[in-house]
Amino acid sequence: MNKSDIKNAGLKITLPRVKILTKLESSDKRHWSAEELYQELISDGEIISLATVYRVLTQFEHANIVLRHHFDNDSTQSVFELNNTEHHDHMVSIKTGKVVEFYDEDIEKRQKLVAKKYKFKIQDHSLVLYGEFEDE
Amino acid sequence: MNKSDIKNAGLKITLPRVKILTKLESSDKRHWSAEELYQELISDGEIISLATVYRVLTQFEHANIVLRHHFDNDSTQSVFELNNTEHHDHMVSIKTGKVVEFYDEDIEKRQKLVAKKYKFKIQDHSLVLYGEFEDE
DNA sequence: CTACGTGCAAACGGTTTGCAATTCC
DNA sequence: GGAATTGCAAACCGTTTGCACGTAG
Repeated sequence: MNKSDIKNAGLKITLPRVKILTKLESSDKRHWSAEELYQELISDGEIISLATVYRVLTQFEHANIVLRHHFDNDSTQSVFELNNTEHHDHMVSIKTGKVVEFYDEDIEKRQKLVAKKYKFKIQDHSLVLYGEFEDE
Repeated sequence: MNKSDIKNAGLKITLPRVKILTKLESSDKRHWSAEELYQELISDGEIISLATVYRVLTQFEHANIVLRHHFDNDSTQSVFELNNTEHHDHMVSIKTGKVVEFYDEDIEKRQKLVAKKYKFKIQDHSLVLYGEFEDE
């Protein structure tokens, strides 16, 4: 529920923050670069600066409201997604940039096993498959 | 064997290229940023420019002599590794930056299964575990 | 000899930041 | 009113590039 997330993060409820969070929550698109989000808001007629989009997304990241990914495939941009679903990994089309989320219990389990074997405490992980979908 | 790799890539055998490849082949360290490699060569007394290190590493990447990774954890730098071993994934310490390679047959298999399920043709994948080793 | 490679310094692109003006509570 | 936030433009940092000079074959 929108505004309380912002407040819970210890942040003031400002127009830019509400606009960004609302856009993330209301859009079908789940994966955004800062630039894309900025452009979308601008074309919605909102008045906001790219610097603020970056600042807010970084704050949201620290508050665990969004996740930041690096699909370093085509570009070096960060990609942000609302952190409102179960953990998942990603398949990224190198052709169209399309992103699909997936989850595989076995992969998760095996990762934990590997970590154990190496006496490694996993704090996070990133798994991205790059390729193409048959229908594109 | 060193020089023929360079030649096979359609590249002239120049001093900078030989120095870089030799360093990669002779060092225990397997994962290098361009800057680290540059500094190491400089402190070896070599004369080379950072731009050349970048150019050569990019050429080597295209020739499949090295692999480029993005352990986007601590920084946004590319990390390069000599492509002279079997495929593997990485565990990266968020504390020390230490990188350990691992391979898990099951994870590879499950990735292929997931891809099949989504009618996705995997061309590449990146799996990185971030955390800490017990002994650091 | 000449095509290819290099060093330098300047440009690049995504992101961050200092500062003065504005907004939230 | 005062602390937090914003917009702007400039800085930043890793990487790339144009160009004049150097070097491999």
